Amino acid sequence: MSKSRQETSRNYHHGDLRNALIIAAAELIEESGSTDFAMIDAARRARVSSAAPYRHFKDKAALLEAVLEFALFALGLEMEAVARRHDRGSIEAIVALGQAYIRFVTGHPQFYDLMWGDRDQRGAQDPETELRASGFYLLVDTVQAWCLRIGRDREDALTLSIKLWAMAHGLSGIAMHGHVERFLPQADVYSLLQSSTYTFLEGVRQGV
Amino acid sequence: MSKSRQETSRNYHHGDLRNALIIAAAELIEESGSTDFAMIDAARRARVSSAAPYRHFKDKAALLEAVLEFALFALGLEMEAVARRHDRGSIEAIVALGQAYIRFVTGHPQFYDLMWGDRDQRGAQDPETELRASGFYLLVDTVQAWCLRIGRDREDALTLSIKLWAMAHGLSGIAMHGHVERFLPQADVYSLLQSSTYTFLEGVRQGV
DNA sequence: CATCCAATGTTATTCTCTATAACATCATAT
DNA sequence: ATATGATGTTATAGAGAATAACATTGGATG
Repeated sequence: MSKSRQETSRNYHHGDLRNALIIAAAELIEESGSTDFAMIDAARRARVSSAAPYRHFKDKAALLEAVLEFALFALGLEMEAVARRHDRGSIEAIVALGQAYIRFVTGHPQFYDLMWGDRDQRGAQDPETELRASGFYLLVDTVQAWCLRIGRDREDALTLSIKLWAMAHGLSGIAMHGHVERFLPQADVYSLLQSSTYTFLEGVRQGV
Repeated sequence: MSKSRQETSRNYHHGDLRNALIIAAAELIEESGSTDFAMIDAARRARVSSAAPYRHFKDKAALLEAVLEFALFALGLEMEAVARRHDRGSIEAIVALGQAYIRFVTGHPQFYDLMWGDRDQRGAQDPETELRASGFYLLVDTVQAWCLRIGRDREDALTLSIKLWAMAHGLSGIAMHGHVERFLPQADVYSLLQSSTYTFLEGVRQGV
């Protein structure tokens, strides 16, 4: 009778509510395009009552944080896949990583807001872990390899990575606000990143 | 008796409630560090009832939009002041404009969220007006002058400006999240922008 | 000058949503 | 077998957004 026991069980205790709520919240965010869904709707999707989520998350902010963690992990996976497809120390690899970042955040603007919006209320989340999950260190690694190739000190890699990240991040925000279409209708954000990166790294190569 | 008439008047009709609410909201945002103040608190600051604001703003989002407009105007003023203090086509001017942008948004993180957060619900606000107010065209103008100096087509100025803006914007976001202190404690975001700009423009000069 | 009305204010109320309290069920450790 | 903590439920309090119905006022109009 293990079957009936399980079914009975599942009727009351969900079994994996925490994850179900994260998925539900992520879907709601994706669909509505904003994070102000109602907790009760996430609960309904997971087929539990309105109070159940509070057994797993202190409040709505805690749930959003978990969704963010989920999203960063997804970003990290994409970045890894891209890194694997490219020659480690090549400029192409650096460009491709930046383009993957842009593709992810412009494709999921709601997650972009989660990543970059909160700041204060953003709680325990270890920033180190966060960055590792998101794939930032893949960029650092790639840039280090590039530095070696052009005979440049590896020490610079971290600074360069931050600057390259800033380019991709900045262009993403500008593109999401429609400013690229508006001003440069013939261009697109991916080619802008590519040309920026080439230009910038040429400057680095020149030693400036 | 004009005095008593005015006083009576002011007891009921505020006189300049719209602006008072914008100021009140801006203060509340500045103090609490977020935009989820209660409408009634803004109303209280302006010494009116909870329903009064709705005579001037359709809803809270409309009030926030007005605050944004206010903030962009302030940003524009700072940018102008900076532009005036610098040699029009110089790299220094370009760097200084970017630094002014960074100083403004990192100094008022709440306004940064207003500027970059909403997107969808952001209503009527003409993006053209928005950009003009914020001082973006000052950057374009400065970059055009720089292009002329190095004998480069003025057509490129807009593209270059977007890229430079992306740098400043991207670094701002990264800095606000504490990643600069974290990774490059010896550096600061202003010098990062400066070196990025020099490096990038050297790349441009090289024709890449 | 008297009066009317559009703009702008008030109080009262509804609705939605977050969060907690009090109670119910189940899994599993002994 | 059963006690207990984890996890679920229903009911409800409380905050805040927004609207409805009513009040006041300044200024346009005859």
